[in-house]
Amino acid sequence: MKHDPLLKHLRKYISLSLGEENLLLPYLQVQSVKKKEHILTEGNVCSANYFIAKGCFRMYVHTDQGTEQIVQFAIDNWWITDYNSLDFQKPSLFNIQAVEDSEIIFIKSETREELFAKLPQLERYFRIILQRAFAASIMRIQYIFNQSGEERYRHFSTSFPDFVQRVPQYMLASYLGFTPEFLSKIRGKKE
Amino acid sequence: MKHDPLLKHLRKYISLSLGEENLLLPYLQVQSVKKKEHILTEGNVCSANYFIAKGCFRMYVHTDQGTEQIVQFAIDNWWITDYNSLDFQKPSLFNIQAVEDSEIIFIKSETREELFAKLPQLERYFRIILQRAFAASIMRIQYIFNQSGEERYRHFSTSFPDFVQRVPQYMLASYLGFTPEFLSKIRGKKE
DNA sequence: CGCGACGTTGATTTGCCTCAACGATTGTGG
DNA sequence: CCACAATCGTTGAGGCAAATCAACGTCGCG
Repeated sequence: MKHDPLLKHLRKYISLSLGEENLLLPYLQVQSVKKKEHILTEGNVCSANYFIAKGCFRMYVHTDQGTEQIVQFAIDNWWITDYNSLDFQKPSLFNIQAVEDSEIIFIKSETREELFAKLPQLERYFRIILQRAFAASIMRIQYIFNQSGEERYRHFSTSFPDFVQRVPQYMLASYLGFTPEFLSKIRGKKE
Repeated sequence: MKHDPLLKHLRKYISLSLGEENLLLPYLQVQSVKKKEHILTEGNVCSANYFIAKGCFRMYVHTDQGTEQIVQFAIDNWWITDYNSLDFQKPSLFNIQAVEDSEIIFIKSETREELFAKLPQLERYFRIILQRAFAASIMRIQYIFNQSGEERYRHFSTSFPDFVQRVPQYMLASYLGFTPEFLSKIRGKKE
């Protein structure tokens, strides 16, 4: 079934009866997204919570200098959403684009509140997910400030060796906060 | 009443009956914290969700270079917690210290689950709070990468003019990711 | 096959750090 | 309540990590 990756993920954090799962299903939409397609572009309101069943996305901004700055990646079994835009229904600064051909499952913002009302356990699920996401972003800030570019790269690529294979180097450089040239020089060095 | 600041904050996001509020009260602990006192020190498990009724705290790490790096500030009506430590009950990397004499209200981790079970609306409250916190930290990462130190300082101090008065400059410099000397030079410049 | 996207390499520049020395302010014990 | 120490902020000289710019190699795809 198309929704299985999400249901499986939900079950790690909360338990839903069969009836409850059936109640959930009509609120879920499924979609295939081709590499380079956008599911959110800046200036538009983020209209859903996106769960990645399979694939990879990046969230980025256009900087004043005319470059693209990646602020987040998300892969299989992660959520990606601009909560600033979703919560307040205001235009997003960000773009969300598929890095690979992907499958997503999403909850539209119009039906989100209704769904939470019917299945309060989802509040709990998202609370837990968000605790982790928030903690991770605090850790990331800490690494940004305390490590050099090279240290950050080495730490990240030993922590996620499979992931670094999956995205082009210039995206990795952007996510880690330096230039593609600099990444190339690090890799050119010993080892 | 000692708990009022928290109740008032809760009411902005969820509505609780009088009965529900009374159910909540026994789970809340209140404490005064003197300037420079710690409510969490690295190596220990973060044992509560802390709400700041009044005052100011900083969360920081000791870096490899022997300096202190501030990763978060929190003032009146904000929560501060190391969720990595709280969730997994493992030792924290971080320290949380009062920057001013403060009043806090907290929920101990031992009773947190029990409280959520009794008042599921709190799951919703924290979900919303965490969405905002997560969105804010993504915005912060974006600023770190796209703006120079000077731009970051000017942006931050025009956004929070009252706050920059409240903390010593070396803490502000640490939070913004540069040295106190550099901040001093920025301020020494025109205007 | 040819073009555009991606990666590499080197020369030069720059934003910010480091170190050091010196005022100003705060707070504490005699 | 004053004196002195510690803490905090300022200023300048010199250095370094990473950016910028430019030129060139390579691969995948239409």
